[in-house]
Amino acid sequence: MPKLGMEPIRKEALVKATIVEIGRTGSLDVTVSQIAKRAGMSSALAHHYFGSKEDMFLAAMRHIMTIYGAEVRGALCVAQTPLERVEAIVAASFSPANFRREAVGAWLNFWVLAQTVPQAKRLVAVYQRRLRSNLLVGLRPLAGPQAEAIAEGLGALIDGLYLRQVLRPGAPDRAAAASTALGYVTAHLRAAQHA
Amino acid sequence: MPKLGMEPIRKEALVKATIVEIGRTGSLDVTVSQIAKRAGMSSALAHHYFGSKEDMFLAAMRHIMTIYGAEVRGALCVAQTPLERVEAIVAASFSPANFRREAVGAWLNFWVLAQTVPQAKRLVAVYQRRLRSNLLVGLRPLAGPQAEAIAEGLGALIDGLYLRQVLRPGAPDRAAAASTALGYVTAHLRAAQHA
DNA sequence: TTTTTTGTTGATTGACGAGTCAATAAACTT
DNA sequence: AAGTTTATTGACTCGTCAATCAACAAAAAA
Repeated sequence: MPKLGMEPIRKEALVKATIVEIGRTGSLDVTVSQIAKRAGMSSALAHHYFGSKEDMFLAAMRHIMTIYGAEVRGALCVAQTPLERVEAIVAASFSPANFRREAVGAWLNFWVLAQTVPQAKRLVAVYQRRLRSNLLVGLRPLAGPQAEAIAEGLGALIDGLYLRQVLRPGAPDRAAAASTALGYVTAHLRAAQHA
Repeated sequence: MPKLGMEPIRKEALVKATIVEIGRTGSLDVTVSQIAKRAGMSSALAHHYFGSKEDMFLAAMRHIMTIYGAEVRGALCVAQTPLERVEAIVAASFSPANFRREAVGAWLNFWVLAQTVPQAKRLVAVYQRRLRSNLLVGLRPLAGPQAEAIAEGLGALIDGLYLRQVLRPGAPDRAAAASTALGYVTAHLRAAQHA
């Protein structure tokens, strides 16, 4: 029953299934068959659309980063003040879509993947640069020359909160994570003011 | 040429080789043969001393955590003031032994392992609890009721700095990492003072 | 209508790797 | 000296899995 124009549908299903399976098993040791099955097709078809398992992983990474990037842009465009910009980025980082179990679990594994696969490494680098530069736009008016250091630290803190979320049982506590990240910023800003 | 009393020597060699191989390849997809070869023995012997590959991983994790714990204790026992206690913990976290490439790369992979292997999860939990409680001893006199939140954030920040180090090329910048972590603390303390 | 393109899968291949086993040897015990 | 324990490995088993292939079906193009 070959309906035409299946390619994008199949690919999207595979990408989502990849994220789910990686998040579910908590590792990159997922078989193409598992992914394909969850996406409702044979493993052969998965190989037909994506050349290799690695390609599926990379597509899944791009997908997660695309969602993240879109949310950040969306939140940024309603921000009026520099501080609101920073808050917007933090809020997006811990939004329901990004800070959900599967996504966070997958994210950790993509980090591992980046150690071996140059493509994956580049993707993570892109994420880091964008985050950093987005933060700097908001932070420079507030913290001047200290902005760089604060952005660097905040980036690491956000990643660390993701990392820790992976092992925390139960639903992600988005509010707590966001408040920790925001606390970092306000503490630095207030400390700088009274220096 | 069987000399007796080989067991502890072989086991230690295997544990170290495991860490090196995981750090080198950047993943848990290391074969027992690779590990055994690096440790200078046959894979059969590795299986003889450790029942399974998983056991080797767990032993390697314990080894890393043992070193970390020892350094923290060592640094703590010369700390006089609460702030010095916190500084000691941060310094130990980014000491040459702990913040070296292999160890950091291995650490990330152990985190992944913890998602699937309950034993590994327990070990990470132990690390987190100890870190948290060590920090609290120093932070409570300085920050009172805010100590908990600061400890939680600092823990996440340290983990995040590890995470980022994994993908950074070149030698680890221990000073920069330590100063970021310490900056987090001092900013919070100063902000609290002027609140 | 024939041909080509697109969708789809069961079966197969080929490689790799964890764990086992049998065998060998040196050291300790009695 | 005979027996036991410890050290050690090459060869083997057995399972798994990524990737390929041959074949079939339906839509579109010719």
